[in-house]
Amino acid sequence: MKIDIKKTIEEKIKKNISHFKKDMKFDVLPTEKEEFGDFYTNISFRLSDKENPPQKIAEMIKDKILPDLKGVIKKIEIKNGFINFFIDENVYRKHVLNIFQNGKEYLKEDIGNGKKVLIEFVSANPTGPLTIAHGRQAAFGEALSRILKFSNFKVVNEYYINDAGKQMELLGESLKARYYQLKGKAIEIPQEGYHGEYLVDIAKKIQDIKDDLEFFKEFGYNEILKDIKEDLEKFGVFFNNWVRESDFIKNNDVEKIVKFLKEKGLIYQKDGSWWFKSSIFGDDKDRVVIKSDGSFTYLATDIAYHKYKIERGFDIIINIVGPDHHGYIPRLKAVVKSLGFNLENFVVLIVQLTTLYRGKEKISMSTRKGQFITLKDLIKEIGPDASKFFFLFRKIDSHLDFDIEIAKKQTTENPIFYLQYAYVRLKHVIEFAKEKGYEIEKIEDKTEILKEKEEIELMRKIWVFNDVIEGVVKNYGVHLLAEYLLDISKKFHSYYQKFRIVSENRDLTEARLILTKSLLTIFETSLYLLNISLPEKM
RNA sequence: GCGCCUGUAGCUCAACAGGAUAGAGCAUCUGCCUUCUAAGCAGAGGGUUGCGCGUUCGAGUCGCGCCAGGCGCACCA
Repeated sequence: MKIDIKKTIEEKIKKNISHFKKDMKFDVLPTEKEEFGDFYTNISFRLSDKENPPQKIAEMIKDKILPDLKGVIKKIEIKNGFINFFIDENVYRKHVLNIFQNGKEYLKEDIGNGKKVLIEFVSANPTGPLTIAHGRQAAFGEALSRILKFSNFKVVNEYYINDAGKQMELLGESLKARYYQLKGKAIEIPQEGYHGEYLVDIAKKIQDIKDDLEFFKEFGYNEILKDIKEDLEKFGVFFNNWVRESDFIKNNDVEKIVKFLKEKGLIYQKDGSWWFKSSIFGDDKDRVVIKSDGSFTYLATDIAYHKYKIERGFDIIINIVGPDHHGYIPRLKAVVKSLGFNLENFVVLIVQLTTLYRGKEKISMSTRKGQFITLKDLIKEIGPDASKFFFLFRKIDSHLDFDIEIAKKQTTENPIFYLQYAYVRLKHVIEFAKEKGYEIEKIEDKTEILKEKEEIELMRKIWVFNDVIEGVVKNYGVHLLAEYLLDISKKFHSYYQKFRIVSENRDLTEARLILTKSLLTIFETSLYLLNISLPEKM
């Protein structure tokens, strides 16, 4: 594993300023600009007062810690009160060589320490096909899951199937109506029901009918769930568990937990129904769990479900939801808290909606009328990889504008082609070198030859990979990795244009092949984590 | 009315626990192909970070108040 420069600097500073103050808080962060070196610290601002301006303190600290950082830090400069650290390039060279020799495994870093994480995502009702909103959630959830696993978390992907309650009744009734419409009978779909064309297709498949609602419900459920699973598989998204809401009712789990909460005084009767005291756990008001007709609300089954989540001993529970569920979050947090789970480890991530465009034209979506572009349509039109990349390279909080025309274009307007081109070039260089007789595996350390500014910069970018991963894990910001990949693509394109990798100079070529191969490892690893595959040739 | 998200270059978006001169891509303009893929590269222009006040050494980032857009406020799931 690579050395942690940040931590090293932090430790040396702490050691040398202990006489100042105890528990001093300060940052050691990567810089944005070359002239400021690779890392900087703001400690001088923290320690400064009227007699001792930041500049003066910085000078004092600099002289003390420089000898301690030999071999890691080349020089220290002070500017505007900041202390800037310039990393010894040999640190980069060694790192690149390690990646070259050990591949992907060397990039792994233990952030999770084996902690168990449950990610619940998509969880679309089995009443219709997956939408692009689900697509964004699916792409995000899968990538997050992969990155967490890569960072030594133990991750379970879970899909919660809402197959109980009124929505399923409506599905059954809607399908029944469609079926009889096909037989020439004028039966109306309930107004609240599902009017999408997909139910016609499903109705056509019905052969041996039993004329009760249960049959239509079950038939519709099975067909739609099958369809959802197919879509997700095509999209490259996989779940370890499929949990059915109805099971919690069938197994009396809901009944049991409701009884338990009643006994604890957390569920009480009022106005003919039973209410959960969510307000004492931070919700705005209390919520109904048993309706006046005696049936459970969705919240009731969700309590049972979250109890099931907690019982399985996860350290972190992540729920990925759409913005239409955000009003529900305080309720859910109240549930989790009432079950004794630490809210700090219960994370709800809201993935904002995506607006589709064809050029300037906005594609309006109405799920009610069944006029929407489904995830299936999108995958069919632009492919799973382009779709995923577009979903992933913006942070989830932003409302995403997704132009189908751009995603289809084979020009630089389309970021995924830019990426693809860099990837293909990397591969091609390696192939070309092999044709010229270079045995890549046998190349020995020649990284000291890498001295060009662009080479140092590329090595620095490679070095930063782990920081990016750390950022993703800390902030659940998968887009950071996608951006990183675009950034490193740009650096490589530029380098490739300016310098020849495979040249007459054998040593130089080998040194550059080490760099190229390491870059390829970075690419392959990142693409795997984002769950995107790219063609080998263009 | 209340709550969540968003507002940054002409367009789409970055900016990790508040750090230095706010960055990319597209679009526009100017250059670069006998050598590993020009689907590329180099360079230029483009900004009062929606508005106002505050917190502090320092604010796109934090707080308060406005303005605008999206979404949500069920005994639906």
